[in-house]
Amino acid sequence: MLNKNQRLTSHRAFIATYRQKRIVSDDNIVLYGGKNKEEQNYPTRVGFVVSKKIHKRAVKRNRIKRLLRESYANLLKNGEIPSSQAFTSLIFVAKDGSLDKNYNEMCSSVKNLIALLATNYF
RNA sequence: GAAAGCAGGCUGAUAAUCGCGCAAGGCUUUUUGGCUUUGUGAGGAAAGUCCGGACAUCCAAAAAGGCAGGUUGCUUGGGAAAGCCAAGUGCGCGUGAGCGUGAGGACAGUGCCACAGAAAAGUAGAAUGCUCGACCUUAAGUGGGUAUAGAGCGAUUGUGCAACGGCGGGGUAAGAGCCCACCGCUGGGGCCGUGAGGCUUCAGGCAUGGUAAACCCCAAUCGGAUGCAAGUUUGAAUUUGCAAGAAGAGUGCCUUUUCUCGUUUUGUUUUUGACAAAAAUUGCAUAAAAAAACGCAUUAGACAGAUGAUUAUCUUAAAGACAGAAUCCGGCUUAUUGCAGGCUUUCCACC
RNA sequence: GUCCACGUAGUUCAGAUGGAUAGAACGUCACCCUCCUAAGGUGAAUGUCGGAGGUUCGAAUCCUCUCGUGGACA
Repeated sequence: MLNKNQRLTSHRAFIATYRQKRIVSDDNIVLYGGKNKEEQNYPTRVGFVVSKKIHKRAVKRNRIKRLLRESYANLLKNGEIPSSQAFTSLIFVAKDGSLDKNYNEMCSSVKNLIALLATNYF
């Protein structure tokens, strides 16, 4: 679904995005936004981060990551978050609260945070 | 019927809908790509990283001996090897089926054993004591007292985890392996067993407290270090600084043997050679320096890192729990759900 | 992923080769001092030594397993 052009793949890209310090969050997720796009002919790149601090076991962390990835992908496909395409990059970092959430709760979190980011920094 | 023990086994399958990684093919596109078909896609522990290997690089290369160091520690067999497995022996636990077991050596040596206690290991010591003897008393060596200067004793009391074989009898002034039986211990013989060891017999007369997961001794065994973030190739053409530079160096150290390396030019000097200078070389550090491929997969396999969700049916005894491959194997350990069946033991009830 | 270190009062640390009351400083609490607070003085409380098992007469210390925390390597 998300091909290589739409993902952040290098350590440098992550650092560059963090440095913009455009941060919004709720109980489940922290969202970092990158620079605003100057042209619209390349896609927004996204990274998903679930650290070992959230949970020790890889199974739980993988589940959160899948939920995040699928939420973003489906929302993008259905055209519910067009404002996300204004940024060159996005990073979703999971928090403790996301451990026992289901797909719908994740979706609404992602949607609200993107909207919030767009109103604050666009 | 109840409570236990043991050895194993499994930890889904099919279909539908949505969705993901990899490989091959097809269509499409200016390219990164997009669409589509087919195939394939986590575990019994994938985990911890506790052992053993494979593999890779470095220590310039190899062999023998010694020293130091590490590891292991009942026997036999299996195994590439292992802090591995199986069967046994001894010891301990359990009514039992069974379970556990780091299980060489404490007469090679050294250390330690707090407090308490007379004394903590030396053929020791005399606190509480026992007996004899002395003196006083008494008809009496009858019972008792006094003194603690004598002799004998290691039984009793007390301390402690532990007190110098245990228990009983004889013996004695009181006692003591002083003597005896049994048990233990030490040494020798016989039989059985591949062996650890078992059974038995004779002798000794007790010497040898505990601790080696204290140092250590003995036996066996081991080149060392670093771990795929190892390492190889491309990038790659090079820059600067320091050190070495004919003395020796070379797998932790030593010895022996073989072997390897130990530069070139110019000037001075009588050749070998020596000295001086320069360059090159080697080692270390540093900049360029970001990155890519291989390593890396023949039935998973990437490089921000793929397996999930819902519903139904089925096998039904159950479909829960613990949990997700990152170079690859063999073990060990730890986490954990639901099971039914098999074999065995003990107790209770009935026939 | 691979390889290493470290866990002791609320906090920062001692406790070297096993011996019983596990100490110190800061902090906390109470009292004194002061009109009150701070400072100062006096006293007190506080630990299954990360957890489990073993060796030993005896374990914070020795051995094994485990849990947690931190670090190095591109």
